Amino acid sequence: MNLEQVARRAKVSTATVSRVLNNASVVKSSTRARVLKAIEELKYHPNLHARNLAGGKSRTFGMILSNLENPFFFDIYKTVESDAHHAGYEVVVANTDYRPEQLVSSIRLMIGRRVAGLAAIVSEMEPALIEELNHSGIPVVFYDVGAPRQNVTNIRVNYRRGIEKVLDYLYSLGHRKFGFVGHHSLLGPLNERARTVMDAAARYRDTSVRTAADADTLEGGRLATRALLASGEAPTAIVCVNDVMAVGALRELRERGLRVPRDISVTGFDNIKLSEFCHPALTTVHIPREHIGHLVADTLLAKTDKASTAEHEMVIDPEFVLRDSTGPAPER
Amino acid sequence: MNLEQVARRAKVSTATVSRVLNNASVVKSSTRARVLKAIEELKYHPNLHARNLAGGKSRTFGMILSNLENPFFFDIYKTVESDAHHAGYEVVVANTDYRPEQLVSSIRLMIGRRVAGLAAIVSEMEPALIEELNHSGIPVVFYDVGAPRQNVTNIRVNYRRGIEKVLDYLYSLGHRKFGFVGHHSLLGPLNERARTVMDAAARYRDTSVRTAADADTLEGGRLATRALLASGEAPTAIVCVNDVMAVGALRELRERGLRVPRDISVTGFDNIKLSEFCHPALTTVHIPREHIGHLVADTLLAKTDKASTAEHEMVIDPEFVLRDSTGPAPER
DNA sequence: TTGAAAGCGGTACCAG
DNA sequence: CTGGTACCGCTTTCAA
Repeated sequence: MNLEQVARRAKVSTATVSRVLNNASVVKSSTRARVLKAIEELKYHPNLHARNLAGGKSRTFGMILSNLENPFFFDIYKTVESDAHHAGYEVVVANTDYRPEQLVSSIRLMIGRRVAGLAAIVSEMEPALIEELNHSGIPVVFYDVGAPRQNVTNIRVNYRRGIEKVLDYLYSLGHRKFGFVGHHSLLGPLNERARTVMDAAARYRDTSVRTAADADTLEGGRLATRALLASGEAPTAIVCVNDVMAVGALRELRERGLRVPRDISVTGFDNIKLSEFCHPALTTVHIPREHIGHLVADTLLAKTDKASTAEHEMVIDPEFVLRDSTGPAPER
Repeated sequence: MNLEQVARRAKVSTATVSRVLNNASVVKSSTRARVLKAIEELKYHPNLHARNLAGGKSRTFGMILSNLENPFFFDIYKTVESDAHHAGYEVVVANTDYRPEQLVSSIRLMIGRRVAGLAAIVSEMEPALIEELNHSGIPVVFYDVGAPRQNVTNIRVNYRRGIEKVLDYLYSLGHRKFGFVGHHSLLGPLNERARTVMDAAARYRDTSVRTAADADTLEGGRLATRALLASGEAPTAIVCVNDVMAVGALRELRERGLRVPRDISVTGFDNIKLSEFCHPALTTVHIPREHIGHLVADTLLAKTDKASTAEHEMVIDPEFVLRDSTGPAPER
């Protein structure tokens, strides 16, 4: 089913059919009606690949995320997609599961699709890709990955500040022995996030931090917490890399008969909806995901519409959110 | 950056470049090397639209879901995508948010993309689409929507049986006054799911059911529960359409000082991971999402590879899962 | 083993 | 207001 068949049935040229399809130029309403009728009868659907090829322009943005299952990423995605739709763009997503190879193939796929813009909300990174990417001429927005690069807009959250707020609060409550529950994003035993926590704790003389990592899921949070408790002296506070893992931690603690926050404190990060619905509600750090989503969408849309605005970096300072999962360090 | 430029640089024809790109026929290794080098140097990425157009075949499946944010849908998606990848296919997803218009435009989009197969895991439905769809010749798999249709494979869960198991158990515990928390999938005040619950309860003479509905989110579950408790006599058991909303219900009850299950029982549906991690862990009904995902993927792959197997219907009988959110009805 | 050329299904410019 | 037609970038015979 193609333009030509529709044209034949409506007794017009393919050019005219194309015109009514795109409301372009002025088509006499009687012929337009004929064409519309033919389209309807033939249940014709224009081939988008042909359209993209001929038109040269794409109305589709690509979006790559580390873990769509985690509401943190999903919320950003949702906002971007909504904004994009309002502007007449589609969004096609790809999930990397924190796997660098998957990132590579996803980016290649997006380039192959000649997307109008690409948002990479990922923790992992392959240096070689950067060059490949800005060589492709596709407007790109990165979130959270390392240093800002040339020709690429970078949005990031000051993770360090967020963690410091958490540790300062816990310290003021008397906590000295911390546990950190992270996930396997950067391969090393000590990824950047864990490093940040240790640095933040090191601002005080009398603290110690032990870390454990697992998958970025509820179950992963539970397992990491179990590992943390299995080895050596138990911490009085467990700082989690995000809310999802913190909820996993809560479960493990509950099963061991430990009361939160009486026996042990727990903190999350991101302030996803679930952090208010779990029990006890999580003390966490708010990352403005909708705001980030709008920023991403705006940037992509702007880069697409006009001459690329200066590609700068935007840093967001996260806010501390006090709820019920934290309390004074228990007496020793 | 296109085939021709690569061809020119490698001093071969575009046909040859195409051959090495697809490992097709035999290309002398020396020329293949030249081509590969040119591709590398130019950072060439084949235009997938052109490829699809010329080749006629697509290696992409479309997948449409009602609410990717709900792990129920996400888990199915994840399984399908994984299976598809292993078979060399891509998956492009679309979220409808239970909106019929969104379903329509998503399906049109998929047809426009000429996907190799389409999976619709949705609760909403537009009758007119069916015709449009199987007229398009695209292999389709539906999950959960109404009656089986011609030319379309249908996978479904016996929701009625699941609900009956829940109600039978609650009844045996002495519950007679039920509340049902559903979501706005079918517009009517009484959607099919609510109807099913009322039917199941009606098998007993002395029961009553009141219903409330809101969005399919944690917050929605909370609000629906609030509505349920605000009007009239409180039920002794709240049956939720799914686990996500049940977790929302738990929160509302907790805030009102109601103990679950001592003061009131709550049940979920789907058995998503979160149902084990919330407190109290939810009594629910297990829907084998991975199994469904494999079924969907297998069907699509089969329909694509060989002559379409007879399009039948598969019905899954869900299993009751007893946990801690249900108990005897309180004395009156 | 490699090249030339005819499409694939649209878009858009140029005439009429 | 409408038709003719040259591409868009790649695949795929058909010949050489």
